[in-house]
Amino acid sequence: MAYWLVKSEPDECGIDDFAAKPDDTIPWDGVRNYQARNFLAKMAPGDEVFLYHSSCKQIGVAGVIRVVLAAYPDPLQFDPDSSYYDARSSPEKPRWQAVDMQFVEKFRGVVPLQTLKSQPELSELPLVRRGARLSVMPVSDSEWRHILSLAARQ
DNA sequence: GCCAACGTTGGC
DNA sequence: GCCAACGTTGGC
Repeated sequence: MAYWLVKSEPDECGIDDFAAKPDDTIPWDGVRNYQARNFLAKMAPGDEVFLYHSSCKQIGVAGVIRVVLAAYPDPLQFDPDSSYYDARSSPEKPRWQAVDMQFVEKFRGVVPLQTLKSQPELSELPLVRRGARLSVMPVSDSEWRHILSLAARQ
């Protein structure tokens, strides 16, 4: 089993959206960055994922979700009405992938970005590197445990 | 709202 | 294949 971190604006899809329907799966779609897509494609059912809230009041890791369905072609890339439409994509040659996620846990408090940045144990995490824009990234076992322990102190 | 950092595009 | 211009991300 592998660990990951994904970014989202909570206005779009945050931990509360998952918590509101814990038995449902929610498509993680709209990823339009090649490096992020390549990580998405490597996700397997059962993998656990930190959900990071960006561009909001409480920036940081808000909880845990889980991969339920491995990567499949993102339907939005074929939808001309979607802002995620990609004319260069076709069903025969899809360019973008999505996965399905499900709620696991909402932390009592968000683990703030500032806290994450202050941890020497997390210095390799792309999230805390300057100007990092990657929205899907792998998390090592030790980084996973460390962030979980920070969450437990919230 | 600002703006630095970054990824992508497209002319050459 | 280089690189300037452009658009976007995302913290502040």
